Amino acid sequence: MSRPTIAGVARAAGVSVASVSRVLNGLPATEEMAERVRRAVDELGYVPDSRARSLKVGRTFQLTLAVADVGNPVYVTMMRAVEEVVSAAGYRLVVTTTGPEIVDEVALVRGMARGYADGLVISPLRVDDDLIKSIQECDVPVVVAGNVPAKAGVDTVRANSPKGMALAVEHLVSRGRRRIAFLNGPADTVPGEARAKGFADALRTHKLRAVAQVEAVDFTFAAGREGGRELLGGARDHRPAFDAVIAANDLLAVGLMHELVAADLAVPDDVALVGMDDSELAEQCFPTLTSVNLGSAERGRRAAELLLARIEDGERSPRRIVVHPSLSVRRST
Amino acid sequence: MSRPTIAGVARAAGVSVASVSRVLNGLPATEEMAERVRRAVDELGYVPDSRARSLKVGRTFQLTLAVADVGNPVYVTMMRAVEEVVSAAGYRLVVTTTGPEIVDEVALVRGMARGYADGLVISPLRVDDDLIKSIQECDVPVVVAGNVPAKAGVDTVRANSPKGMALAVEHLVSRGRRRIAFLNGPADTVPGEARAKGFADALRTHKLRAVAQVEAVDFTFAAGREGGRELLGGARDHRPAFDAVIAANDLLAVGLMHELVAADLAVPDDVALVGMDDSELAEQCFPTLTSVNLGSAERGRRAAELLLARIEDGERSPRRIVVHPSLSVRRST
DNA sequence: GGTCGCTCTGTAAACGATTACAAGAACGAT
DNA sequence: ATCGTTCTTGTAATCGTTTACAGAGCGACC
Repeated sequence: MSRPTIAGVARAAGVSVASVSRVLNGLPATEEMAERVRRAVDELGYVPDSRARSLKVGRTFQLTLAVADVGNPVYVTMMRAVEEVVSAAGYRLVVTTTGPEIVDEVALVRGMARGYADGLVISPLRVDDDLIKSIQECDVPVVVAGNVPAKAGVDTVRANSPKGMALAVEHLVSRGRRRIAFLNGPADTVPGEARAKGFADALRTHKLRAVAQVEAVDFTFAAGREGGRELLGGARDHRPAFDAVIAANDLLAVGLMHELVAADLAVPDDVALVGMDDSELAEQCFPTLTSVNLGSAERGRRAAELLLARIEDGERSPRRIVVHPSLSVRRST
Repeated sequence: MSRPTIAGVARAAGVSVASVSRVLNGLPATEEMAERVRRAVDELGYVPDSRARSLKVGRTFQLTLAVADVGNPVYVTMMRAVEEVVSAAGYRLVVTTTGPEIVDEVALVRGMARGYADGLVISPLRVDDDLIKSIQECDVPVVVAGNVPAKAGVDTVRANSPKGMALAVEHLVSRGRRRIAFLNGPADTVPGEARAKGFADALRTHKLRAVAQVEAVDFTFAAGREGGRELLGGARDHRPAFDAVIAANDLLAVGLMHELVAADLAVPDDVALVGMDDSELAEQCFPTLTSVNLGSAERGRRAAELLLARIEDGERSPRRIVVHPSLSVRRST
């Protein structure tokens, strides 16, 4: 009643286990042998046990993508891109979600060690020495979609947020906006920090001063609403001090948009709004959201390629890829 | 250089492999023994090989959730619920995406066979005999989040879409709408079929006639826009024949909403709009979307519980759970 | 005809863990 | 002191594959 093993197939076909294995793996065999094995396999409904197989050959043919929040549409984009590359290479992709705490990521990388998958793409919100150490010690290749110090010597693919910020500011300035506010995510995260710096730099090149800056507790929609309320807080009854806002990602932007509408401010007439990530949400919301495309799809693709290349050759020197941003202009500006 | 095995730890600690295994699995041992093993483990950074372990014990402690489209926010809700239950039970959840073709699902279930995971929750868009057969033959428990004939004898958790449709229609009627259109997804899918039937029934109980009905090619945002254009097609220059639309899911609803706005129709004043799934998107879009809550979170939770129960006891008779819908009223009606 | 070489198949040893079983140590009771 | 009981530890079998190695069969060539 229980699952047939290769031994059962061998018995049914009247051949040895080695022959069964060979036929199944496409190694040379006589046509008659192949036929007998195939028949027995069909008859018993035999499916090889992938655990035993990968224990022996040392590979699982699975790759893992670890993201912090499946609810964030930017990860959907990335996931699709990664999926495409890895499945073309004959791997199966499994996605796991780490949650917002960095300890989860460290635990994931540690536990990842040989057995669950042949490689890992991880997109951590926060990076600390523990995480880097666990990546370096991990005996299956890891590529980080995010920013990690060069001296860590790990493969990375990251976005150029400062450049992205520059695009956003430039665009708003060209639309005649000068009083630009910023709704960031948590500043103790890698993207949060990068975007804060990028924003400051971009303002400087345009000789502008920040009129308002708020740090949301999270990169989520709810945090965007809350941050929006805070941003508008001082301006309950009069026009706000800003005529444009840049949000650190699309979810925050959309949350903010709701608060703007609730405060009777028209987008883009009263306040222009730029998001970041250019996720599916940017075209789903209303008005459609101008958003900085940080290349999530390309980052996913490149990360997957990097991972495959390193699985192929573990000795190659670590690559650090930066993908360049572009701006998707929509109705919110 | 390579990963230490249990034998290495045993050697380093000067004990036998059996003792190492026992300490690691919390079986009784003297304090001194435990201490030596722990030290050696720390020193070598030993992590057990999960393949070998699960080959021996016959369990992987992984469960799989298979969904058709990661971009659909309803799956995000479901995924979160499943994750919560299975991780509380000590399993790790992996998510794989099947794509819109049913062959992918059959292949997934077939290949799932013992080795990748201890169980599977699958939410198939289409169900045919092949799929049912593969589920029955699968030697790891499978629970279907969706509708499957009772005689198939598989555990299922499904939504009550007819009831959900009734709620939607009732609500619209109570808002004074009588000319209700329907934007369905593909009618050859399980949810598409159920919703079409539910819609027809609900209209009948209210003695209404369908004024327009369109079938989108997909359950996606893009298909929603396209379907929306089709729905409005006949009404290019004059008021449309309907004063309300029910969409078969939130993505379709939001796509449609964009077309309504593009056609200068106000939501809800000119056209009221009801979505289904009550996903995160329903509160993210603008105006916020009234949506039928088909209990995705609860379905996910129940499905996960069913799966765990069946893993526990493979002989229990198959359960068929139906979760009841409710309506989340928002600004679009 | 004998030997070489080639191809095909089977036997058995891994892979790295768990665990049944046996052996040894410690200890108390008689 | 001996025996039995209990507790701890080690040896070795096992899970289901792959694959190195060796043996068998057979044709070809000298």
